[in-house]
Amino acid sequence: MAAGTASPRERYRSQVRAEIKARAWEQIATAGASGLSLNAIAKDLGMSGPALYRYFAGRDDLITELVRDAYRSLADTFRSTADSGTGLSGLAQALRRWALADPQRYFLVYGTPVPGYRAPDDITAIAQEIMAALLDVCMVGDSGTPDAPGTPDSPGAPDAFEAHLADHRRWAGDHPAPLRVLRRALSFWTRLHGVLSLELAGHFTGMGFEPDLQFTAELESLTAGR
Amino acid sequence: MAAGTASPRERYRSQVRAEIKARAWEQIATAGASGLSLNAIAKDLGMSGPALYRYFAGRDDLITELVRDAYRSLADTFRSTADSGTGLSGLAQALRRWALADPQRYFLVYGTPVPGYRAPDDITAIAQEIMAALLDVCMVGDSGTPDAPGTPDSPGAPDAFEAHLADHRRWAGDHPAPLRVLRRALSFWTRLHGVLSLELAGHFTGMGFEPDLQFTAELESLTAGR
DNA sequence: TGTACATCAGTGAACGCGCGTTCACTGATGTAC
DNA sequence: TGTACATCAGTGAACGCGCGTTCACTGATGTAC
Repeated sequence: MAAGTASPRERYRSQVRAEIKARAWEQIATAGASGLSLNAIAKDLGMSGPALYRYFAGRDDLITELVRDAYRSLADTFRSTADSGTGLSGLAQALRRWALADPQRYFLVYGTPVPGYRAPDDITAIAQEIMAALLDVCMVGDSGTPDAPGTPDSPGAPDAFEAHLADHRRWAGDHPAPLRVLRRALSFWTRLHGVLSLELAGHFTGMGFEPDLQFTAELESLTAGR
Repeated sequence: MAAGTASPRERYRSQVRAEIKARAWEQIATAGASGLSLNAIAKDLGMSGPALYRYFAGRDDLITELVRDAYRSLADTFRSTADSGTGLSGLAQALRRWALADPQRYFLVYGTPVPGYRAPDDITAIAQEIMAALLDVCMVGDSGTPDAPGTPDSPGAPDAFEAHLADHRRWAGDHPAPLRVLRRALSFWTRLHGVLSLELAGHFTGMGFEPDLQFTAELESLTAGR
């Protein structure tokens, strides 16, 4: 089907699908992903439970779609922020805003996994888009020389992990980033996820300090060599 | 009741309680915390569902107890490791072992929160024990001078976050750690949680590299000023 | 040591609930001639 | 433009299930005299 030529039925259909998802997100926000109920969504929309099966194959299908949308949203945010030229700091702030806008959406992507669940391949592909955008940004902020055999990786001595990455960079696809950039991208991911997820989970409430200052401090640790 | 003088009934009682919890942990390991079912536990133990109400007030009560036990276990691990003199590295490895021993237990403490749930005060107190042990270890590894007004905080320039912490260190109780130590303790927590939780959630599977090397690299970033 | 009583673990039946999902069916909306 | 047909959104009833939880009761284990 060509874009812009959607029939009224198709338009209606995708509109209802969107409404179902919207209600699903509301439910997740208030009760977590495990509290999502098809019947409750239908009731919210003023329709009967079985009606939802016109739009989704079942509960699992709906959840997978929500997860996919969450990844897609983050990937788009990363891509456009990366292209905006605001650098690592811009990307970090975009990540933080995205997470704070809907904490449970963040946790749907990076939170406690359901044992035994494996994401479909197309979601894995979106995760790689996210990584690619991150690598791009880490790349432009890098002022060193490319890797060469036997060349020391300055500034900053190469550690054991960077050496290990030299033989394990398949995950970066064909991205030409030097080792220290791969290293920085991974630290960006793990360090910011560390602060952010603890903040969103409420582990800092009652401790008194401002989480955004801590976030910024961790962000700066990525470039200040600290 | 004095220790060591437990009546046979009391001994039996606490034994059954322990068995119930053990089955509960098994269920959580295979289906996550939201899949925990009292009836299923009872069936596992060969008893009827209502029997469990002799031991726990209800499902919520059991879960709260499991969370408490998880915190207690981590606090004990931290305390004894801190006292063993193995330093930050020892503490980090202990944390990693504790997490890998039962990923879902880790997530019960640091994973996706249930919206609206608030932990009882005694659990918050255990969380403070954990922080205290961490601060102790960060303290002995610190070779600088104590904070003084106007004294630069070397090595490593004080950043905005450290300055902010100067006015917000109530969470550290009466611990005499200087600002850079508070800062390092928080980074220990957030950075290691970052790598660890992503590893446990399976976000590195398929990427190829060894998660423990990355963990070690992040650990070293805490002391190497990197 | 034996008897009378209290304690308490565990059972089985039952309640009410909400869940995901199927099925046959109605009625409106679109399409083809 | 009108008619015949196909498509498809949505309904209501029903199925089977497992859940947490209550209740009255049985029977074994402990305690007191």
